[in-house]
Amino acid sequence: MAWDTERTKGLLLKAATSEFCARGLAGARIDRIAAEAGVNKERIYQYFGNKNALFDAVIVTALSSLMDEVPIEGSGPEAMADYAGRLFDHHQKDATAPRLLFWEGLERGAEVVGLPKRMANCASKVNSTIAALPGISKEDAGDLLITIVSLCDAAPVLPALDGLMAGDDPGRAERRRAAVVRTVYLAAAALAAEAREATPA
Amino acid sequence: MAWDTERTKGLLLKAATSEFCARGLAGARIDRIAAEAGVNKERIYQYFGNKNALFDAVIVTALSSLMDEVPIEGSGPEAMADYAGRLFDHHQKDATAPRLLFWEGLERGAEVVGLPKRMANCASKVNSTIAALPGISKEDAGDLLITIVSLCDAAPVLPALDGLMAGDDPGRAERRRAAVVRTVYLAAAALAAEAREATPA
DNA sequence: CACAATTACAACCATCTAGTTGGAAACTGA
DNA sequence: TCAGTTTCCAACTAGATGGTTGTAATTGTG
Repeated sequence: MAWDTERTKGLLLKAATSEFCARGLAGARIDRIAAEAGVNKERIYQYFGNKNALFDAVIVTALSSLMDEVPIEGSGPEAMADYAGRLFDHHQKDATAPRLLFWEGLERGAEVVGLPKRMANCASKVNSTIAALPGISKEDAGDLLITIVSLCDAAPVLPALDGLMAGDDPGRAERRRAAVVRTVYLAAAALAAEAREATPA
Repeated sequence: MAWDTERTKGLLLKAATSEFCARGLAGARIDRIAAEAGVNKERIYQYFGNKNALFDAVIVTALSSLMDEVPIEGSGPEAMADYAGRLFDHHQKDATAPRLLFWEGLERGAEVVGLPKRMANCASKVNSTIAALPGISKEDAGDLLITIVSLCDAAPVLPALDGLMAGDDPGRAERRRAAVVRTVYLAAAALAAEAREATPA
């Protein structure tokens, strides 16, 4: 049987994603990742370099695939609200991306890993936003996206705050989702209106 | 000279706050905290118990004092927007609270430390919100507060996202602040309008 | 088949880490 | 002054932890 190095790499990346997602960079254990993947840990150093580089690989892979999984579709403020709703749902089902995002922010600070790829991803989202809300500036588009990410990604990472503020009755997620969607709609509509005023027909 | 145990405890708590803020629970080092405080690390175990308990003490102290430092004042949607603005400014100047909040969320999950005190703090904020926007429900007040916290606390923890989305030109913080304040205003105004409709004069 | 290159892995290591301990020094009250 | 208590600290420990290495198995290639 041939060496299936791609499979081994994939196994390692998957196990690392789950470990880093749960415990972050400092809390993750190389031994645990290797054991979970059923692979000798020495492979990690051959394939990825070291713990930090493996973390980087996990971040880039997870965040890039998220960009493809949840696209911005349609146009108008309701398109941005719809995007926020789908992002919210995605994170509700699987909190991997938000957790990794915040781990990265906390443990890595301003240093961005996988810069070129992620810059391209962000630029693409900004362009989609401008397409959905014609006439708004790049800055406003970026701002709106940050607002959306803040609203959708913070909640799954802060279960305690949510429980403290809003209790844990059933239907909670539904209501929170509606609040996020509405807030994004209002913000997007305000930006769109502003853009229309600035460039009247 | 008498033993000044309170001072020692305070020194330890201050050093621990800075260490946990920078590196989180898993990344923090007991030795570093003791050295920074200029105190023998054995004191930590006498005064606080262990690393986890020290982390809890830091969280409760920092988040509680934040509640007092940034109160909700006035009434109407603009009062909530103003609150968001002051919270944003506070976190801009000192990111300790947001960082600790997210560390706690990531490393501790749903388990809330210092539950009674924090429940009281949250309830107090919810009541202030209801006072500012008469007629809105507890759930909506909590939701609005979560929205505000998400918008104000996420940014200082995600410098990379901010740089990626919006560049790093001067005046960036100003613009982001304005966007947050406006978004909160719109959300609060919508809730207030809804409340007025539900209970017409 | 022989050869070099690659992949796999068990055992290993230097270092670090949270937590402990035993005893010295400083304080208290009588 | 003196016994009892509390605070302090240097040195220690047991167990992890990230990373390495020597070697054997597997592969493609001439």
